[in-house]
Amino acid sequence: MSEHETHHDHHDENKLITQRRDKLAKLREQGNAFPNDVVREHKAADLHKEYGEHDKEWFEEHAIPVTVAGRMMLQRVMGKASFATISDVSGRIQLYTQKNVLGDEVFDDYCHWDLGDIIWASGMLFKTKTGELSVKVHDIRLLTKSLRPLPEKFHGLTDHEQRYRQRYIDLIMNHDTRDAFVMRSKIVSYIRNFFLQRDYLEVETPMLQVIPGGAVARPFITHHNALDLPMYMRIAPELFLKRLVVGGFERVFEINRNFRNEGLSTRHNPEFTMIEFYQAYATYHDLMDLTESLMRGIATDVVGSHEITYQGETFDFDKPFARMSVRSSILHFNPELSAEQIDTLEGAREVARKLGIPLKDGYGLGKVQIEIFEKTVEHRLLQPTFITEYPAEVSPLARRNDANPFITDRFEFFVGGREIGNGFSELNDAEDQAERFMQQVADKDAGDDEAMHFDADYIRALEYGMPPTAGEGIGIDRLVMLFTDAPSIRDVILFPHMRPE
RNA sequence: GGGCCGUUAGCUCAGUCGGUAGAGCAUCUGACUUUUAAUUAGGUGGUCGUGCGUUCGAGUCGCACACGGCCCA
Repeated sequence: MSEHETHHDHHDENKLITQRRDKLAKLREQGNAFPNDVVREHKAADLHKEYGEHDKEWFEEHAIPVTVAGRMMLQRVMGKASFATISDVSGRIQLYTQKNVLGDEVFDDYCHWDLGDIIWASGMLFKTKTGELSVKVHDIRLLTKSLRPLPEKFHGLTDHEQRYRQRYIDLIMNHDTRDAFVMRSKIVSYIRNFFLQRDYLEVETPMLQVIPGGAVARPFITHHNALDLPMYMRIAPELFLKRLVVGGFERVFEINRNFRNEGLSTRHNPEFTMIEFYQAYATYHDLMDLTESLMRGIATDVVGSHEITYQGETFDFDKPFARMSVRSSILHFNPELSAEQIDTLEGAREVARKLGIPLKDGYGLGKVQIEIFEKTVEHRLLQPTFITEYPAEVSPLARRNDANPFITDRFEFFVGGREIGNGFSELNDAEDQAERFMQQVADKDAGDDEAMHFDADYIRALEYGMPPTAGEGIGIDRLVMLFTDAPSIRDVILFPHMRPE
């Protein structure tokens, strides 16, 4: 075999594919094997919706001509007649073909078409004697030959790996998969409209950044050839969105991808979708209220119920969401602990040690408290809950609390034991922000490769003055998981990252 | 990163104590003009994830690796 042919070397092919290739070769001989000169006028679901209620006799009195097209999923040939089921974007519809109507040649060709072929048919609507709306076909054409056999018609495709790697097969075979991604699209649309209606401006900020900022995470590193410059895939849009608030866009939001160079799991994909939104002249309290109505709206208006079930647990979005501080939540879920134990560095370190949490030398009280919180509280926050008053030590971009400088005016939002959102009153004191960046740089120099860079232009922007502002980020993938009852993030991302085959 | 489980026909799955590789669907050849995973008769189809080892003999036992799933960190 020549080099030219190696790229379509059919090494993974079997007899079934060879047979289909032979059929395609015959089609090529007969003319255009990939015709596109058809008009598809009707979708399956529309026909069921409009005509599904009429009885058999009604169709005998009313001639309803239709043209349909789709992928042939089932075919039952009974000598001189046949039923086939085709699937289009909306659903399925049954075709009834007869040899004496189509003619011997067309009918015999049709009988040798394969499951998976894309076909077109025109004919009259009718109901079978079992009452199924069907098309009595007078003209039928093969539009696209399918060369690869579909999974078995009854069990479908169940292998997770193949479903993720070859999502197109998953979508062909599994209607639930299709539904989940339709739901995802509706949720995103709802969120977009929610903010547009509240006078937010939708914007797009750089995904390629010279200084990756706005989150504590390891970035992907890339390179710009013409500038001969190292660049980073963004880990968050935050610092750019706040520059826009400085610029006078008082309400902005962005729904798009972030990239974090971390492992893959049922809850982590290296690229994931977030919405971040910023509102001037608001505080984190306003955003908690906003988040609460957004979540309630998605549940009732998109999913259709204020109660949703996730992996067997029921969450109620109708009741007011619980709100409690990091500190009080630790004490609430660990009644054996005293305030003294978690309010001093020595006491908290001892608690962490007993819990088996590995601590680094540089950890201050705030960081240790968060470790204790994550270990003992987070997974128990099942009903929608806001946790507030995060330590400043773990909140390098949040505004310090006026009364207690140890904490910030920040919250995280939890459902089902998982963090869904993170918001705070923004730090708009340029000098405080510069100092916190310096601390992050010191952490980075000490070996913390997740610590932030110093973003001098962001400081410069704050020096022009940012109005008091509150901002929040919500992980869209995790949110969709919740509302589609998906156990893995891979079930809500069309093409999740996998190790190469 | 650790533990457990999985990988057999295009798909869904069996495979006993280590002794010739199985079923259903799909596909091919027939029968069949209202089926519903159509029915029905017959046939084709395998690098048992990869490699090494033990053995007269490995889908099966051992080791390593790859990919995946679940749980844990």
